[in-house]
Amino acid sequence: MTQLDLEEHPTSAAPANAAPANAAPANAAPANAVPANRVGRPLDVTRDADILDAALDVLAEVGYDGMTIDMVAARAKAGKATLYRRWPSKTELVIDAVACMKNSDIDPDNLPDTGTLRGDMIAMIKPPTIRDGEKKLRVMAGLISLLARNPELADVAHNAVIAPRARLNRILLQRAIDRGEIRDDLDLALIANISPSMVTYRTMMLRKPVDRDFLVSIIDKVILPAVGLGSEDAGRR
Amino acid sequence: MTQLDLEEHPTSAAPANAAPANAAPANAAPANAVPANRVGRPLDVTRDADILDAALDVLAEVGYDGMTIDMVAARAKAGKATLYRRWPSKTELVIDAVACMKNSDIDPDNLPDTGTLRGDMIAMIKPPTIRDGEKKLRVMAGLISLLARNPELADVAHNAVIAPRARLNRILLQRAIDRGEIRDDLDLALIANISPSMVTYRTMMLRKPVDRDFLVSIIDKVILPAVGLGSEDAGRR
DNA sequence: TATATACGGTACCGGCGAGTTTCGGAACAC
DNA sequence: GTGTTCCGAAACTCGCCGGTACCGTATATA
Repeated sequence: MTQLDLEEHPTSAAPANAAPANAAPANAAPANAVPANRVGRPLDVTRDADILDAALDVLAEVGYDGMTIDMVAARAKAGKATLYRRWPSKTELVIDAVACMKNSDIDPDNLPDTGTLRGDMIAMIKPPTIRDGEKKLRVMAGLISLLARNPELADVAHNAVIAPRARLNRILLQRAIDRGEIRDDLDLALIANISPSMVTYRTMMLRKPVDRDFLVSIIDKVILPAVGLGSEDAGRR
Repeated sequence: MTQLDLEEHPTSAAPANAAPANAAPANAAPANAVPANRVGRPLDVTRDADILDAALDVLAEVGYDGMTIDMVAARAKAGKATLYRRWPSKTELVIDAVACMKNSDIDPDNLPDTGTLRGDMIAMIKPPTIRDGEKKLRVMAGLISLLARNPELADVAHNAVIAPRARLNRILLQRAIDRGEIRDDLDLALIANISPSMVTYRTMMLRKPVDRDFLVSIIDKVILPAVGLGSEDAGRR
């Protein structure tokens, strides 16, 4: 119970900027102050997303230390100056790139509602979702050794990758509680992290692929028993 | 040069040697094969363990990319030449250091045997074991981004850190099956990875401490239900 | 048109770190 | 002893990469 709160309101942190435009630091005059009285060619805002996407690709492939600014620029078909006009350093670029990662296909307000916890969880297993998750995990893998020494990056990564997964599971679990399907005294913080934990471990440590069978096994053989739905033969797959 | 060194230093092939803090290498036969026809001062074998330990410390603190040879040499109070006389490159040194990681206090042949699965698992929760596990996880965290591109390192890390954890759990589970405490058609590969997965995730991703309460929660609220021992009130903690 | 800035591309600078060499001294084989 | 190799320490080479400056061109304001 006491540890719940850390994962309960993680949205309170900074990144409210949905637009890929630059963040607060260094740049004296971000989006609103400058362009009013600025002359000359304006920044091409369409380049931002290309650069951030390129940064995430490189990050996922070679990690933070293996990533060079030239790689990102080349992948985005941009000049290095174009990057440094937007972000003051490699670190800031990476922080922005991670912060702007999108859920890509999962909408927290429009989750499957099948009437049963198992149905909801199975319904969330979709190839695009799996692929999106693997990409994010590869990005996280490239950042892990930095998190300990860069609290800002750790915060951003948590809000963009870690927290959303547990949050979705919590919503499904809470619904099941509300409809009386499962008990109401469960350790939701623990149970909501079962699947993220085992998927992450399988990807990063065991280096084995995450497929549908594995995800179904987690649901039927671990999560459902943990919430008291396992003994009935429903989930014998 | 490389061939000679490979035969010379006691690496992964070395048997029970390479204890931390330079245990007596009395049985160290590694210097047997080569020095037959060698003249001059022999390699001081007691330096090897110091260097490997220093490498693991630095690795755990700053990760592979943050680690420099000078850091390791300084921590081991050795000269860089002393390192390069033993390992041809930074990568080889790290591979050897990881391969020589020891379980330090867990002996697979002498596990607790309390008569119940829960008792065995609870008995394995000991502060030294937790600390040892956290150190290994920090080392792993510093290597993750490399594993994808260095299969040899991935292999060594798997054998030294990943596999032993699951193996212990499997032994305990198999015992419980043999004595008829739990069913014999369980997915042991999945269940044996529950605890390693959740501990790893909590350490690396959530960046929260692993304490006794957390480990007990995993056992009582996740693992025991998964093996069919949850509904009885034994583990309600 | 005149001015100012962004664009992709490239050359350049400075620091850092892997790996090598050298040094005075010490430990072993012969 | 004598020669060879090891030791810790420090100086050195060399390539890589973050970051800057500059080019010719493109696109905006006035």
